[in-house]
Amino acid sequence: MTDTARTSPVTLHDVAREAGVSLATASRSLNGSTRNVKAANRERVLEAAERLGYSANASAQAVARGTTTTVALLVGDIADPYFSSIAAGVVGAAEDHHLVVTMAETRRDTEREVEMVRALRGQRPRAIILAASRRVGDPHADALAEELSKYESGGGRVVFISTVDAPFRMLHVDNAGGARALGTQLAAMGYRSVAILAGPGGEDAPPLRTSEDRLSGFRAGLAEHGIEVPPERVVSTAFTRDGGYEGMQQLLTTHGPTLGDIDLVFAVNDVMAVGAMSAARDAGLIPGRDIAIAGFDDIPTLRDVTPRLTTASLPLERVGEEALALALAEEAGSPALLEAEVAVRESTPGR
Amino acid sequence: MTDTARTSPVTLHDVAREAGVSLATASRSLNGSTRNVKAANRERVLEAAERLGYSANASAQAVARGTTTTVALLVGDIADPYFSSIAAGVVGAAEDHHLVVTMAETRRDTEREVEMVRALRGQRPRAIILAASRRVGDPHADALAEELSKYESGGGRVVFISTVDAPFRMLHVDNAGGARALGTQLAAMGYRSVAILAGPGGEDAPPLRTSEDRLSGFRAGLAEHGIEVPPERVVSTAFTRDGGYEGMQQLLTTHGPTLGDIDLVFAVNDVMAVGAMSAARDAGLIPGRDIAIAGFDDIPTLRDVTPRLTTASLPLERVGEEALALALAEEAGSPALLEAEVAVRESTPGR
DNA sequence: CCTAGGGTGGAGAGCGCTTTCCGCAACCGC
DNA sequence: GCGGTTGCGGAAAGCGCTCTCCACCCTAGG
Repeated sequence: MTDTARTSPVTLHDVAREAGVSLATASRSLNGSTRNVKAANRERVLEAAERLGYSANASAQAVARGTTTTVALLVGDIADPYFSSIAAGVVGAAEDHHLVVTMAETRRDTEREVEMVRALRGQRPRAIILAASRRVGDPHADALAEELSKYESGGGRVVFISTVDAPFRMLHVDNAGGARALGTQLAAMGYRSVAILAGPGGEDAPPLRTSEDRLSGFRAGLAEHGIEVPPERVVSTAFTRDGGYEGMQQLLTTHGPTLGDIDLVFAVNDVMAVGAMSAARDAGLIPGRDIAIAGFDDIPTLRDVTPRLTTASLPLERVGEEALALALAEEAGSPALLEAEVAVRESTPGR
Repeated sequence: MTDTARTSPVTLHDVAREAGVSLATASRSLNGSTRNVKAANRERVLEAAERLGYSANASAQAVARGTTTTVALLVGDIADPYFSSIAAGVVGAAEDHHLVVTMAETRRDTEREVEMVRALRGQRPRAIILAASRRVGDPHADALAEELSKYESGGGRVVFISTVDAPFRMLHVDNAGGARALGTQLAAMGYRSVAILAGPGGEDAPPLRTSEDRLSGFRAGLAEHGIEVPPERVVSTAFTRDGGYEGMQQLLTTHGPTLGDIDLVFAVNDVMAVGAMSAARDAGLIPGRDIAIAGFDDIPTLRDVTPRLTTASLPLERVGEEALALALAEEAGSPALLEAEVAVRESTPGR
């Protein structure tokens, strides 16, 4: 029967004693060893382990083997559908490899990010996957790179999900290309006067690389049809739902309650676009009729917002899966590139 | 300078040698020890550590100290806003305590859940928090309980976020009470003919405890106003967005394209409600006008669905925070209870 | 009948830490 | 000047494992 009152876990030693064999034999029977153990002995060990409710101490194994079964994932905000979708992909794929995922949140703060990496490094994960966003001219970028280099020189693997030029394994997302295609498409649909809700851009909050790429890509797409977006029509705001909401409010105050001649608002990500739609609606405008709106990412929650949002679709779960695959690959290889696909929906009916 | 070509991490030994002190002194200087170290020595150790880029091996510390700094979180589906909000709460709170969270996904399968617990147990987390949903008459419930008992008898802590009668630390969510209040409220608003989208209920998929509680609570609330929901108006479907969508489709085929006399559909959670709204809309019905819809949870993404969904509001991030607090509390105490608050919005304008 | 050699079990070293225990000095009060 | 504290450094014994190495037995071949 199970010893119910003990207070420290059953050890391999206990199992070995119970089975009447040595530690070595117990270890060999329970964990994938190359060495054979006679069937009778293995039986006894397995039974003893079962009887005692033994579960191998992963920390001790890690110390003895010199390697863990852990992968670390760093995201900006767990509750954000963009990150949680990627996380789902990573966790799902990790499980196929019998790896455990430890997750940390940067709260979109690059200084915190460095600290988190420092902390995660102690866990000796097989890989650290960074899904949190890069910033242009980030004052902590060097500190981050240094921390990651230390980690890598200790045998760890670093994977960036981002468009950035760093000496680590990279999973590039075609932000610029996707945005450009989206811009071209929308221009072809007749939109002429557009405003853009971009990510942060003040001196206190350096711009996000992702945001910049999407911004310039989109502009380039529009330019193919001779359309320009003057700087005063690009509003810098937080990369979040609330940022999108406030950005749209700002447009409304600047350009009047019907947004003047603006016929399309492009938000650099979906949560912002969705926030912008709410702001428009709260101001009495009907998105998709009074104002066209487009986003980027194609987060799953989009399926149930009305009107259906036009966006550049990213296979988010797959991003997570690929990131893990990249982390596990023997060779670093050249940066993988994930394409975005334009999805035109009701929020941009055309004109 | 940093030795950039090494392939295994810097150890405490390296630091001690570099600083010219013993292992003991290095350990005492770097980690919170009660013992004092002369300032000069501590300085040298810290400098050496910095110079070498040392980061203590958490596994080794865990083995030596006999305790980890890890907390495990088990959710049904990471990409589901309900779970990801709770996860955000757990991760945020964990960080305040310098704990690392490892996350696993049951994919809503109770058999997998047992396996995951078994795997997580090996990590010797300080606590295992189970946010995945309980099922009524779950054939794997005993196996789960046994696995958890073993874990607990090894000194671990188990926290359930659920309404269930288990001998572990419990964070009860007032599903029944919230649903009842919601039912009462809606009945008072004039709804008389209601249908309910409940969770799974076939023999292959045992019903979810949460779903059952909300179902019966809601019915009880309606009953206060003399309203009954006949069994044929309760459709069993998956506890997901798609489940909600299909459930509504089912109602539409059974009751006709305008849902006959049904004036309110209650879905036992928000993602289902939101899926149901989409199904209604796809069938040409306008939610909030042609059919009233209500949900449960108040997931953050609700802010941007139209019409705004009436629901019973749960402080999801706080649920996560409280769960962690419960896990860390010295005494198990009596089950905590988190109330739901009725939030009437546009999706149920009243009649 | 003797000897190789394959198969198997166990002793024990070692993984990177923490922490006990001991020893040495410097300091106190008398 | 002496016994008795403190204060602090280091040696070494673990923590729970893995895995090398050696010893042993059994079988096969000569």
